[in-house]
Amino acid sequence: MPYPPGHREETRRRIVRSARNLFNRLGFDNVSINQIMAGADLTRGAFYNYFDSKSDLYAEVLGCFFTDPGWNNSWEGVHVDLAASDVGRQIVRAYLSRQHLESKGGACPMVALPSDVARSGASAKRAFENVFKAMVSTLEGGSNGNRIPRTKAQAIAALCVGGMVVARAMNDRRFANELCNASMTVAIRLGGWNDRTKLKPEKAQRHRREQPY
Amino acid sequence: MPYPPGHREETRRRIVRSARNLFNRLGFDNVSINQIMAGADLTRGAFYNYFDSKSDLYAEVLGCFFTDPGWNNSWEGVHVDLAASDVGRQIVRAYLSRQHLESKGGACPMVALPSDVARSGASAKRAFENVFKAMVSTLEGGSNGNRIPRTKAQAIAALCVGGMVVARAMNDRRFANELCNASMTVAIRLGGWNDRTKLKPEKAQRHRREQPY
DNA sequence: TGTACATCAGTGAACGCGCGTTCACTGATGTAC
DNA sequence: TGTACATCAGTGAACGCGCGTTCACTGATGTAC
Repeated sequence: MPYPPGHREETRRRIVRSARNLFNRLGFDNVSINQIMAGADLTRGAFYNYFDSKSDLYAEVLGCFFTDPGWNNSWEGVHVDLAASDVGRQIVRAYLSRQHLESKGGACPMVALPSDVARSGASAKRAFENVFKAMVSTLEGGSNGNRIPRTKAQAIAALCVGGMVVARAMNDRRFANELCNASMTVAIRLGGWNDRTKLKPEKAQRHRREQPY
Repeated sequence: MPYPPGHREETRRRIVRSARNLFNRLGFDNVSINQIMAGADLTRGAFYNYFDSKSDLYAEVLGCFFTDPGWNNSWEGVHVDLAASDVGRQIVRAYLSRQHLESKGGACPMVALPSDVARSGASAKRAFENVFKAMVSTLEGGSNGNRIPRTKAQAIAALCVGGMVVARAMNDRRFANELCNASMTVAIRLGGWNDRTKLKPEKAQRHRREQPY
């Protein structure tokens, strides 16, 4: 067997990673095989050693597109500790951060390609859906007293994704920033994660949180 | 002068309208001149009687893309009365309605193409921005006592757009519906537009509305 | 240890197709008389 | 009123380019001896 073991798998992974990056930056329909292969330091001919066709690559990439790096990762230094007790607050702040807003090509895929996914097939939609569901689950919180109702968690997630999607589709940077901050404020308030130093009535807070909504 | 007066303008409008429709359904980058002209009942050659190039058309369409029919219009029968006293509530209900969720190709452009706009130039972003700002203004309400704070209005708008964008990118119709309903419930509550038959404390409601947030 | 060989990852020229664009032509219309 | 004409909206063949795909070839590597 020529070439060290694992070489083929490593190359294949490089191609998929390159495709992922390009999809995230340019959309599903604006990426050529040439670009993908160049991004993997290869020439176009090699592509067909790994995939039968471009749509085969699409299928494979879309299946795992949203799972690998996503909302639970970091954007240029913003990091979320999924084990922390205030995960919800951390997620909201990271998601609607200025870093995420300004990051070129490094946005969460749910933000970078929602309309592309809406136009795609079931596989891409399923992948998208799973990440969003995971985000909602995390926002709902652990099994301790910090849980918030499902309805609220869904709305907070929609507000995070929506706020960032809209902000990144605007030209006016001041307004985009304002929108992120507004979404953040409201989301944190909805989750009952307000800064404790600012607001006294922790009990009222907690009480409202327990309401069925 | 051959051909009746206005003929040229009418044809040009037909081309732009066809382009708009196709962009909304397929995205900015998946529409050919052939398709656009066929949608206007013409053949491709005529295109260059009206536009110098495809990017010229893009520029023109994107400039007014979001202004003509938008969130303030109807999706398959859902209509919003902008003069009504409960506009905010009506907008939220129309925006997150099942009709809007299920409408194929008839979604609000802010929902149909946000990630495409994010990848586009300043002109498209400015157009997007203007519709979003108009939506926020309307949600803020008139000059009477029904006004809500700007921050809240922004978040409600982001929640409407975000909820629908995410819902339409998912495969699981039950979850998509649940998300729309959750977003609607929370948005209406945020705006203080709860169904009065359900909730008594109208005053507390109004009081909370007046808070600086 | 060194050499010949088999394997197969990677190359890049070539092909066909679709798309943006051009252009010579057609034909429908309003006007002149 | 009817006919000839000028105008110009619309047609569709043709061109070139980029892209997906194919394929004969190259060359780097591990193995056999």
